[in-house]
This record gives sequence, structure tokens and C-alpha cells, in this order.
Amino acid sequence: MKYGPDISRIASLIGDPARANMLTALMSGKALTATELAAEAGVTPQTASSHLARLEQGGLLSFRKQGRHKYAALASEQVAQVLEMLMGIAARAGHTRTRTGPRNQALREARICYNHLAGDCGTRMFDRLIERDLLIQDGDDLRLTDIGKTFMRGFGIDLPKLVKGKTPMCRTCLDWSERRSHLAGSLGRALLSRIEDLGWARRDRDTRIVTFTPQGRQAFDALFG
Amino acid sequence: MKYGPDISRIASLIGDPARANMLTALMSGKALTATELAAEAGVTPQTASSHLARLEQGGLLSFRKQGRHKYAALASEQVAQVLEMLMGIAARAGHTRTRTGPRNQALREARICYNHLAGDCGTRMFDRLIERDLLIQDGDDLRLTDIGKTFMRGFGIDLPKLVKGKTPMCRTCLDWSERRSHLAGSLGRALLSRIEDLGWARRDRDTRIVTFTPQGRQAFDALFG
DNA sequence: TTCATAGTTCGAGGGTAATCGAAGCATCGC
DNA sequence: GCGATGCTTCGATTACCCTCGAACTATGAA
Repeated sequence: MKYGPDISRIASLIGDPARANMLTALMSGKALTATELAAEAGVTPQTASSHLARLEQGGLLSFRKQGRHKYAALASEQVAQVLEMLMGIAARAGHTRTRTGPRNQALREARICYNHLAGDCGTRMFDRLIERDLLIQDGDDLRLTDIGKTFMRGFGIDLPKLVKGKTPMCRTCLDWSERRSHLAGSLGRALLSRIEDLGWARRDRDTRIVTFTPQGRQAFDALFG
Repeated sequence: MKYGPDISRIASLIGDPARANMLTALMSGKALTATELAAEAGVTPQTASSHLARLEQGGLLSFRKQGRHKYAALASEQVAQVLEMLMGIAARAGHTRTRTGPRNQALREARICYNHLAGDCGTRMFDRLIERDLLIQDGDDLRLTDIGKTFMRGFGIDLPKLVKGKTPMCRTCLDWSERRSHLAGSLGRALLSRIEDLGWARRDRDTRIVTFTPQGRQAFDALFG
């Protein structure tokens, strides 16, 4: 009767609150162990184990064993994008888990999306890169221009290293709070990483919030504001 | 404990097979009545009614009453995009409802996505428009260039009419089979509509497949191939 | 080896929600 | 007005799956 891929199977995977909590926790980009995810989801390790198995089978998560630990991560950036878009729709429908408050404000300001910078800061940075012709959008692909490459090198990004990876260097990712694009891909990750190394900002330990220091904020604005 | 929008609520809406079937049926862009959707989902009208109510409450569908009929449509293009992306992930994980066959082949070739052209034809058309500088991608926004406007007028598109609508004229939409962008928005819809008016192609009554006539295909390729 | 920690498997229990039959409104055609 | 059709509400049934306790395997530390 119906043709095409089966949406409901994978949507129902995201549809369980415990699994959804695990997935959002992994949006930080950090790989987490099974027990950490169990705590994150508020369930016992046994329950978490079965959830994780199903998420892997559904192609949403991938695992890496290390000693007696099992680290989980989102299977692909596509998965992260879907989660981000779902957040956008959920936010529009008013389905927030908690009342809007200062924490949510901070999330809107700057947060981690998978492994790169999102929120107001993320989209502003992206817009600025495009505006200055450092980055060019061509169809669905993004690519750095020559001056863009120079800029990135000057900022301390090791470009050749990025090219080697199998993930595309530049990708767009839709932002749920801003409803516009920000930069994903290995360059997106490298930029955030560099911003942390410079001490401009640091990730919150438990949430996706990114906090800028006053000086860091100033430097960031000077470059991307 | 957790902050940000609640994904699971809306994902679980999509996660039910009956509702997922309804949503995919609406990806054709046509508004369907409650009973039609019931048939599409393979459930009785009573069951469908409760599903539709929940989908509306969740912000996924919007309704228009007309006499004793109640027409349903996807609430926004964002919803259509999420569904398309979910199909992409589901396809990658191998969760197809039926074996790959001729019908699936046709779907990959040319199909309706919400209300515009998707599949190989859709992405090819989009690429071509960008290539020829008829369309320019700027950040997350698309816009027609002057020669693009001339081109569209020449093709028989009533541009001023499109501008009046509240939906953005140009938008990108990610294609699950091609994993690249194609053109959405009111211009996307207008183009498909024009292609049908010219007799180049017609929509299949019951599926999302778009079938080109031999001459139509030739004309299309000449313009966008 | 022995103990502790990480993760899994198994089985039982329990709650949510999908489903349909029957009945109730609303609207259209006559 | 009357019947027919489209859609909804209500209640009862049923099935699925989320959950955890208990027992098991595997890795690491002492």
C-alpha cells in the first residue's frame, strides 16, 4: 500500500522520553557511557541498556568500546539535524519541558549543537562568514574561499587536518531557536574547539550551554559581531 | 533537569504507524479529508478522528473546514522537512516498508514533496537554477536574481502573485533519496504546477510519484538537464 | 584470586494508548 | 421536513512496551 521508507519506526525511537533525553544529552557532542546516559534519562542501567541497543539498531547511535566502558555518540550529523528540527517544531508548538527562564535564555544565546556552536552566537558567526565572502554557499554545499582559508589559518585552525577526516568540512545545520542556519561539519567543530582553547568560552559540564567570558565575548564580537 | 523543547512529545506523534501514514500521505501537498486519511492509514474514521485531533494539537497539522468536510494539511514546510529527513535516516537504516522495486525507482526519479518537485528531477532542477545564476543562495535564504525573474516570467510564472503570499517564495528542502537540496516555497510549488499545466507531467492519483510524458521529459531536460 | 564496577539478559508486572462498536451532532441534498 | 454522509465522543477491550529486580558476563583493580 505505502511506499518509501518507514518513518514511524525511527520516530517512535525518538518518541520515548527516556530515549529522547539520551539523544538530547548526546547533542552536546560528547560521547557518554551507558551509565551516564541512564542517569541522564532517569532510568536504571538495565532499562538504559535495552534502549541503547534499540537506538543502535535503528541507526541513531553508534558505539565505541573502551575497556569496560561503552561510549555512545550520535550516528551522524543528519541525526543531530533531525533532533534540532524537532526541537524547533516542539518549541513552536509550545511543548517545552520547563518554563522559559534564565537557563533557556542562555541556551538561546549560545549552546552546543552536536559538536559545534549554535544559538544566537552560532548563527551570527555563520552570517558573518558568508557576508565577508569567507564562506560560499553553493547549492547544498558550503566551501571556504581563498580568503576564508587565510582567515581560518590566521585564527589557528589546522585546515589540512580537517580535510583528511571523512566528515564534510562545512555543512549547514538548522538552529531551533533562531530558525536559521549555523555552521556544522568539521570546520564548525574546529572553530568551537579553538574558541575554547583561546579561553573565550567554556562548555557547561552538565548542559548544552556555552558561557563566554567577558573578554572572550568582546573578542568574539570583534571578529564575528 | 532537562532544558529546551520536548522532542519526545512530537516524535511520538510521528511514531505511530497510522499517524505516520497520514503524514506521509499529506506530503503530496494535497489537502485530504478525514475519511480519506483514515483509509490511507488503514483505520476506522473514529480512530482517525482522534489521531487527527492529536496531530493538530501537536502543531503538525492544520485544518480547514468546508461544509461537512474537514481538510487536513501539514502545518508548515518545517514539518514537511522533518518528515523528509526522517525518511532519509530510515532509508539509510534500511527500514523500508516494502522491498525496493520499480515503484521505489519511480519515487527516486520524480515525486511530490509537500507540494513541490523532489527526487532526481527536483535536485537537478535546483542545481541548474543555481548554476545559471537564476537563483542565489545567501545564508539560509534563497532569492531570484534579475535574470531569474525574467526566466520565470518567460516560463509562465506569475511572480507578483507569489510575492503576495505569506509563505517565503524560495526555500530549500532536503531530499531523502538524493540527500541534497531541492527547491521548496511558493516558487517551488508554482513551478510544479506550471509543469503540470504544460502537460509535461502529472501526479499519480494515489502515490507521490510524478510521471513525465516523453515530450514533457524532453522539454524538461532541455530546460533543466 | 577476590572484589568492585560496567554492562547485559531474562522474566514479570503494570500503565499507557491504539483500536473499534455504538451512539450523537452537524451538514448537505432532496 | 427526511435520509444520507462526514465527523466526533464515549466506553471497553486489548496489546504493546516501558520498567525494574535478579541473576549473569566481562573488564579492571588490589
